[in-house]
Amino acid sequence: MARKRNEELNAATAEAIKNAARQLMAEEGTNGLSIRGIAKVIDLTPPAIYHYFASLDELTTVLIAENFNALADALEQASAKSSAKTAGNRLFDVTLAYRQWSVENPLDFQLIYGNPIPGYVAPPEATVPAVVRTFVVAVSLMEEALHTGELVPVAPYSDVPEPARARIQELIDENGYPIAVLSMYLTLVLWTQIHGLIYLEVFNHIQHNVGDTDVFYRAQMTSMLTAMGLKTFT
Amino acid sequence: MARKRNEELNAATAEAIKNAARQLMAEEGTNGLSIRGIAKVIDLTPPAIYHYFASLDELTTVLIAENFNALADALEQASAKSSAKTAGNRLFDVTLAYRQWSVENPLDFQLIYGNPIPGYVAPPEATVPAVVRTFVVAVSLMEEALHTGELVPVAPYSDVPEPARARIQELIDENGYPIAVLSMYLTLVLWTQIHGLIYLEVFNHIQHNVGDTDVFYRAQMTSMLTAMGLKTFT
DNA sequence: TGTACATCAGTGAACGCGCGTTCACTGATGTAC
DNA sequence: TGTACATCAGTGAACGCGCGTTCACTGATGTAC
Repeated sequence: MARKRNEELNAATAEAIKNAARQLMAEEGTNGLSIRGIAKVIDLTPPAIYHYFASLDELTTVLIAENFNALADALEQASAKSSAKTAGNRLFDVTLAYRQWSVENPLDFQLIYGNPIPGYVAPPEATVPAVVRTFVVAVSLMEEALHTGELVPVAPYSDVPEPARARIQELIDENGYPIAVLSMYLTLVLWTQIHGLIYLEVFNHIQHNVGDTDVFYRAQMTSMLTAMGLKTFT
Repeated sequence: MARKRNEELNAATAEAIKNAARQLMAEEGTNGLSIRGIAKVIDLTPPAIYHYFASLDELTTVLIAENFNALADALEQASAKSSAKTAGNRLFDVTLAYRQWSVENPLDFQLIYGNPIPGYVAPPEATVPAVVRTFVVAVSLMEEALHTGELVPVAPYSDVPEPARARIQELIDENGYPIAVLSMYLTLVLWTQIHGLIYLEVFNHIQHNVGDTDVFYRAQMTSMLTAMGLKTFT
């Protein structure tokens, strides 16, 4: 019981450290992250942090993995929430959730997709599974829309150009994904458009040109999904 | 003559400082930029730098402005080089030049479009004119393609959604741009897709999925321009 | 219930480092007579 | 042509700062008898 209480306190402090880390990044950018800065925020001495994380790099890795998972959670929730709708409309909702999470947590987004902290490289084993989670949500809805005939591929998006086709086939084979090359290709293309809009918004380059970024984003998602051949679309 | 020689040496040193700055960023990321680091590279003492730039921020501002202009130069050259082609094909060439400059100068791209150096905000008067230059190249080709009937707007890209339409009209009126709202809208949409692909490539998130990024980029530009209604397209 | 012991979260001092910026200066070069 | 002076690019020392990380330690808490 006492031991358990200890573990709880321990976990609570680790949480406090991570929260302080996020707060620092929110205030000063991803490079504002520092052991000493965190210590100041939660009123501990810097060495105390080392009881919870072996180094600043390890802490960063943990934060990155958590961010990917938080994004994946948001997408899965969006998908589940609209489970009464058609796959295409659910996919649309998922793209909205992608942006929403990103602009609500701009520094978390920057940490995982923006320029890396100098000298730091995230270990793939800590991040890849979480990245895959985010991708799977969208791909499976795309696949479903394709299967049900809700999405009827339209040129120029009905053909997968080489060598992307070959590479995607390879990825599908390697990992045993139960999906068509076209589903993955269309999702990838959509994914690039999503990130263009989000990057530009998070780095503040688009607001000036389009007025309301939320509405603009919805319009672009609608346009692209329509151009790809999605029918019966809200 | 002697005075002139002095001025030349002076300008040469300023160039050396900027080159050292770019080299440092290339090696260690945009945050690797430092007065002391530059001094080390060109074998001067740190205070000597202050004869050429008033502060690190001023140097950064100069670099940003130069980068935007270098990008604009690259686009204008691409446009001029293919002046025998139709507007639509020239626009395609310009989009290729946009990516080419960005992936050849990834740190220069990151400096102007990536996450800001913490605590630094670029003064708009130093950057906006150069940004506009890059945009004008593409918009005017889009406008020409629309005028000649080479581009016949196709749904869903034939309508400009509100409030983007209102905002774009405002920008056109404020600045006296001699172009249609639709030209600017389509260019903006293309611009978001371009940046999605480039950001993901520069930050190393797309290579794994698509194989050859160059070919993939061309395919996406072709697809999007086609979806927008561009005809007779290489 | 009371005492001796073990655990371990957190401390405080120190390490070596790099940073932007300032200041008074030096010394080569060019200029004016 | 020769000398006195002005210019100014670059120096060297110093400022106060923040950083990650290490180390030997303390002292409260929980554990075992």
